[in-house]
Amino acid sequence: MKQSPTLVDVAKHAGVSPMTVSRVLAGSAHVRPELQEKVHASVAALGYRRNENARHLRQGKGSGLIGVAITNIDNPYYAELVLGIEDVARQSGRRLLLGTTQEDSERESRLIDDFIGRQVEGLIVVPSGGRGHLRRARPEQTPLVFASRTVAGIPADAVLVDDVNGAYDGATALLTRGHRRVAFLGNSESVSTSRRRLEGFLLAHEDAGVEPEQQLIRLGGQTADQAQQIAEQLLALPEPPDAFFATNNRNSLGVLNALGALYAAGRLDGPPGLAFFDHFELSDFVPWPMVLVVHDAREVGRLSAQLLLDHLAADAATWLPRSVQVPTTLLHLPGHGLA
Amino acid sequence: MKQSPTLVDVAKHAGVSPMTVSRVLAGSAHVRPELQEKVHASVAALGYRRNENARHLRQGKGSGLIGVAITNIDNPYYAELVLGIEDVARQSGRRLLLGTTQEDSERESRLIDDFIGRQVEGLIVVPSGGRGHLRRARPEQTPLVFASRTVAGIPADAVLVDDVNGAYDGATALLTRGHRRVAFLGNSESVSTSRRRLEGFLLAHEDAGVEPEQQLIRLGGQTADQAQQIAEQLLALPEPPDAFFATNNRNSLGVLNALGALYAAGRLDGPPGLAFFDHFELSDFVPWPMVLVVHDAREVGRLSAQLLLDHLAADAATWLPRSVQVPTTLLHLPGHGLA
DNA sequence: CTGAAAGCGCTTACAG
DNA sequence: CTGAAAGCGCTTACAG
Repeated sequence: MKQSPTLVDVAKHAGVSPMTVSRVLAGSAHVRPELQEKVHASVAALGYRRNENARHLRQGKGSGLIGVAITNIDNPYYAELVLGIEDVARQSGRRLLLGTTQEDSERESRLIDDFIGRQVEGLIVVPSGGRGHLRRARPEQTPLVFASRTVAGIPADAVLVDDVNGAYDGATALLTRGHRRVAFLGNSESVSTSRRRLEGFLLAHEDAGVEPEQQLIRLGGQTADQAQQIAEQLLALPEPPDAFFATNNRNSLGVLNALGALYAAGRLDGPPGLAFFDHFELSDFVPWPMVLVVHDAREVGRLSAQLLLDHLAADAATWLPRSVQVPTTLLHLPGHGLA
Repeated sequence: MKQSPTLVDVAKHAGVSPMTVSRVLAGSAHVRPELQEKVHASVAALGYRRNENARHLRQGKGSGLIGVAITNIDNPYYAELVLGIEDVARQSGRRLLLGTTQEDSERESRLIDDFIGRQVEGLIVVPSGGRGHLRRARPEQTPLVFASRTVAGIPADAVLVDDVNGAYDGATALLTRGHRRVAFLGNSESVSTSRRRLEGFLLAHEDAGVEPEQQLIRLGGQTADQAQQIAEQLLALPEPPDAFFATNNRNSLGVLNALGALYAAGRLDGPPGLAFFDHFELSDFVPWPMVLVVHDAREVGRLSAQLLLDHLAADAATWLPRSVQVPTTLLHLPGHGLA
């Protein structure tokens, strides 16, 4: 690659000192209009762009970068989340360094180290479950916000979803309709949302006086394909579940695909009970009634970024970790009724 | 925020010169093991992380950053694309600066300028249609790769989809089945994919000896909601279309939602013909047969990143813009047959 | 094997 | 209003 022109190149081209170029670029009014014009002309002629890294190095202020580590951008939920983060970041003139962890703590650790090395002003992380690397993080140096999930014992801000109540409401809706053998499909137990949603699920059973079946509780499904396999196994049990509760997008999709296959083969008797966390596209095309426990993922992103910016603006000495909880809403979809 | 420790802090703490710290951090073998240990201990004690920006500034090599500007991460297609880019970037030790343009050229322009200012080694852009700012880009300084869409007259690498043939095949499938009034829903005409897919669509009509209807050709739908409105307008025509061709994910979703509403209301007679670019989740739950023109979005991302890395490694003097075209495949979905 | 000096591209602080 | 000097945090190039 050809070397990019520097501020000194512009100064030479314009016949002024580097300081004058710097001043013009900074928009200072204290430069003769005549020189300003010269500088602008040279900038355009050389295609000069100020090196922001060098600039921030000298200024010692923020880099204007936020590091975002999410588990999987492939899940539309997280895409929404990122959009919310970007929205707030952009309005404050900041950009996003983005990386995915694929639920791999090792990768998450490297990503965070790398982000910090690149001088991000703060980190927004959807933690994948590991703890060690997060304990090494220094929130007094680089503020950290957990989005959607949290990790116990790490001093960081967090934007969470009201998982327990959401799951309670979703599961209760199924139990109220008479379902007694509700399968639970969740993430790995090291993920806080999975634990919290299971908690709400179990509380709902307790309050309904229904004994949950251990063998129907399956944690660890990461992708839609894995969830589909788990759902197929459950459906093949001697006593299959009469309802499904899924803690996210990917698990719901897996359940629906498993059910869809049975349905198409004419081997599904009666509509199953369905309660899922998170909305998804084409939900109106699902033939069976569904209860969706929804919340605004973009808002979770916005709040995460807002918390981070607040932390950055705050006095380090008085800062204490804050946690925000986003409420969920129950959405009753009738199903298109042809089942 | 508390100041982060610097290399000099580590040196003082360890009682060595900054150079020794630098050498240890660089993994040099020419440092006494004893001093190496001291340095590592100080690094751990202070929570020191090397400032990559300062490092790159001195080294004058690449920043290890790739700027990615996509139109809308909300569209799962682009999420896949980003995943492909990240995959290749990560393997070469690079990270992603990500921003969305929302099809706004002004925003795209600011994003690209900002990325260049932040010393990205290269840019991968899904262009939103504007040209001016791209003409100011200097590929000899910062290599540029267009992904999925291209812009005429800008010297850049490009990874495109075989839009013309894909659209030709999709439209031909509809015409072969006897559809004669095929609606076309595409992006704005300034978007290359939209133009190219329309071209294939029209060629298919020409070869089939069918006159396309101008009033059924609707360009400009950006979001699923907009597309749904357009589809509803088309369906309300005195002579509504008997088939729909959509050039992307968002337009397909809009068409399906419009049809779904009619269907649920019992006001849809006979299954409409459907041919769509791009796959989408829950496609098996659509009751009507569909032809999907699919390709591997992640591969488009991977190829874009690969082209960029090749360009970076190449001799600037001999570089010429390269363009790769990814083939499409026709997927015939039967529909679940209950319509 | 170790370190003092200089410089990457900028801006701050000081002179004039 | 303009500029020469110094420094941000690091590494290169030169000494020893």
